[in-house]
Amino acid sequence: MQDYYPFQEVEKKWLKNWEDSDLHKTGDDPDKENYYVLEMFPYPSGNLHMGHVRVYSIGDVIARYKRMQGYNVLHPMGWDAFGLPAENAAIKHGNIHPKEWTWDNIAHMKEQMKAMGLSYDWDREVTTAAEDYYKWTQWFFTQMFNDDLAYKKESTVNWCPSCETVLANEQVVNESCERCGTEVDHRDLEQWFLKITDYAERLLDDHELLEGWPEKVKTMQKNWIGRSEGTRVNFELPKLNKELEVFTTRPDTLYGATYMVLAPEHPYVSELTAGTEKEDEVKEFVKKVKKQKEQERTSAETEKLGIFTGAYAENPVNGEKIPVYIANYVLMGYGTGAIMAVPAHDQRDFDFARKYNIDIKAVIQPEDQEEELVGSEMEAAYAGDGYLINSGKYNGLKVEEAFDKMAEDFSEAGFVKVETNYRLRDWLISRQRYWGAPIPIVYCDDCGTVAVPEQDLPVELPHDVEFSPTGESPLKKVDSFVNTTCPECGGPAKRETDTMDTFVDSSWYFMRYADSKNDEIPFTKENLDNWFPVDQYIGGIEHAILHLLYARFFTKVVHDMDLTEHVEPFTNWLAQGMVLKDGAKMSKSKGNVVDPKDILDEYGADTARLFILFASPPEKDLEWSDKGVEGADRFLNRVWRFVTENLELIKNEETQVDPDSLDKDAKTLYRTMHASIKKVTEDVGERLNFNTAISAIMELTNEVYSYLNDRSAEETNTALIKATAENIVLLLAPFAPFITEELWQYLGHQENVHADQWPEYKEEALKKDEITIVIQVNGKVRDKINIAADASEEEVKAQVMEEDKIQSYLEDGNLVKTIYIPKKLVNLVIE
RNA sequence: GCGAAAGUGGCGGAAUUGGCAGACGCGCUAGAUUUAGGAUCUAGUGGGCAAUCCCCGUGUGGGUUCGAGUCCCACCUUUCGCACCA
Repeated sequence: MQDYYPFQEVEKKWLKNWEDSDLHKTGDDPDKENYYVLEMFPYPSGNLHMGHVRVYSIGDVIARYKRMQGYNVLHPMGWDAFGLPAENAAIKHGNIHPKEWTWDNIAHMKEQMKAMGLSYDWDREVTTAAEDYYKWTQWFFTQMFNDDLAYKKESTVNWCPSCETVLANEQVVNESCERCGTEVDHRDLEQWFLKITDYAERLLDDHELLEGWPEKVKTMQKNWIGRSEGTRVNFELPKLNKELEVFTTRPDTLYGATYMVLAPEHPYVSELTAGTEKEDEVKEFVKKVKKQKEQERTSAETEKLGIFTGAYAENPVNGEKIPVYIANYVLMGYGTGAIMAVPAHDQRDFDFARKYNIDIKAVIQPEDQEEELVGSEMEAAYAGDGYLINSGKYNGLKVEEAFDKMAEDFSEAGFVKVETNYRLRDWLISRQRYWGAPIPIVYCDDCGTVAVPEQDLPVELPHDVEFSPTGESPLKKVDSFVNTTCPECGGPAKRETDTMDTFVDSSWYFMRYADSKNDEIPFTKENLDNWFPVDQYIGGIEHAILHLLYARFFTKVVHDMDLTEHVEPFTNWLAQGMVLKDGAKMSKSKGNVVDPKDILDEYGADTARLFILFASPPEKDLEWSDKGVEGADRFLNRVWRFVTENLELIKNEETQVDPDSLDKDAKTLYRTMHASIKKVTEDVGERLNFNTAISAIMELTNEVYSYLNDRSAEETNTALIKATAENIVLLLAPFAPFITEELWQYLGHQENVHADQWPEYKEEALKKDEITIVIQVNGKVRDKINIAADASEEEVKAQVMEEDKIQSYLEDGNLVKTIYIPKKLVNLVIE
């Protein structure tokens, strides 16, 4: 037998065994509980990188552990296969079609995943670019269209000049494209949207169901959805004989409104100034503001610029005429695109009023201040609590009371409407690129905009297309695609040529796994809810808003379609950290990339998995270390030698250990064995701390080595050694699947180790006969004693007092107090 | 600016409930084995000290407590999120 672990042949052998035995097939034993563990599926770029190795290793440990614990486990994998890189690669390399490129990459990555020993049920594989998948993506779109959740409208949208397509708000980060980093600009276009805003409230409220999510991610989503409660208020615009509607969270400050502001894009701007002496000046100003970048314009530091329109509005609470301005600090995209300005109690309005010499009128008096606030003497806006002044019959009311009372009174009077406002915008899903699911819509001159009926789905993506980006969908130039017949009247009609955002594809894939081969419906409620929701989801924090918000939205839509009982897709979410090298994320440009292939070739899959799980807890960033990999390899070889070198000794031995027959050292090992089972079970099953679980297995291995070292073969308790060997192999099995299969077979088992039961620890085995009590003097550790575990407080204290060292302390002062913590320590307070 | 998380040996990290700081791994030192190297095994390894005694030690400064890496207050640094949202 070899004295090192021959990973190449062992991996080959067990890969074949697993394939032949269907070991990773999803369980369907009705007597077992179901468990669904899922890692975010990858974009098939062609090669696994270390980030993949990390996230899939984590998921695989959980899947294998849960199977051994006796669950039916759903652990599937698939491909987020539509998207720009396929097109870009095709453009760059010529003569290869995005489809071919994608499918080649999938085949290659799948082999790499298998080589890593990942226990996926490949029967349930989904590929979003496959017709039998995107048929249902289109189906969801048509269902949403019929429910008025998908609609087309013209608006100002984000445009990435590099990707040559529009982007959703969520895909714009710091005014740059989330994919490629190019600064986005804006275009006015007619595009398709999904009405995620209808679900804003539920997306927000249901955060409280997500106890297994990081608080940070929920906060990010809350900020993104941006709920604020307030009122809409109508101000008369006598000049236009119209009303100007504003949104405010402070209707209690209505008496303090001394001017109004319109966003430069507001439709009233031109109406108010047309034909007046202000017209040219205002046009000039609007032009100037529009040139400002969004980021600059929405920064708090940017100087507030504005211009008077010459028009006045009427404050509905007191009839006062107040001037209407246009300013850069009011955005068309939020609320109504117009505000009432209360400079005394809003810092932005205060700055603006000071600059343009507009009245400042205080209407909230701070309670702890004697002197009445006077607007003209204020140095900054006062946004705190207090009671109302200068507000007619509401004077004296506290802010909170005033809010309710005024909202109620003014609602009755008809110029105020209580309303909740959100920052969240509808999800723009049109894309002007080739490699995506076509939006299944037909335009007919007679019937209008018509959804493609179910029996005509999928609307297939044509194969032979000139897909170099032009800013318009490449499908537009494919006559055979564009020209069709209207599904309603049969007359000539034209197809929508935009494709869907790939985030639509990935918003429901985790549901399809539950019923991946269904060709009548995306999934049945029964099959989905057999597994849904995902018990443990694992993926990168970069999707905190994007994918995770969209997936939650889709789940709620699916719930409303009565295709699931559940309203949230992911019960627990683990955001795994990045893999770093030299303190930075691995990237080609930095030249600090470690290719998983090299590690697998040199050390094998088990070593790669073990290192990456041992180096750091899963949610923290992990620093790559070649030396650390060697350490993991050394440990696996240490386990290998322990089992193989002692095989003769233990081969025919029973694993039943009689604890009463053990000598002192054997008892210690026996206890460590059970303590390790407990530790690994808790760390893997509850805390998801794989690093400490592995260290516990290492400790047990070290301990058995030192036990064997200290005695001859005749003095060795071979049943205990066998039990230790079996438990080490079982505990290590989820982390290092190949080596443990091989050793399990050496130990005489016919079945796969992964088909065996997870070991259980015995509570009574953890008990110590003798325990160590720490003795402190004034809080400092001075000595330790060993004493029978069942010794009473008096017995412990008596023995403590007898210690020579302690006596010398007692001679130097008076014992004032003795603290006794059972089974742990005695602290003597001496003055 | 606001909010959150983090800060522990030469390095990655552990300490789960306020009770032995530094588990486990890397690295390093010494020894065994070996012709040698590698591999392996054994012992040691926070700093100071001749020392097993003792003193110091978990970003800094204070506090609570018999006892603080852990709780409280202030500050520093790093990372992340938010940042005219009316």
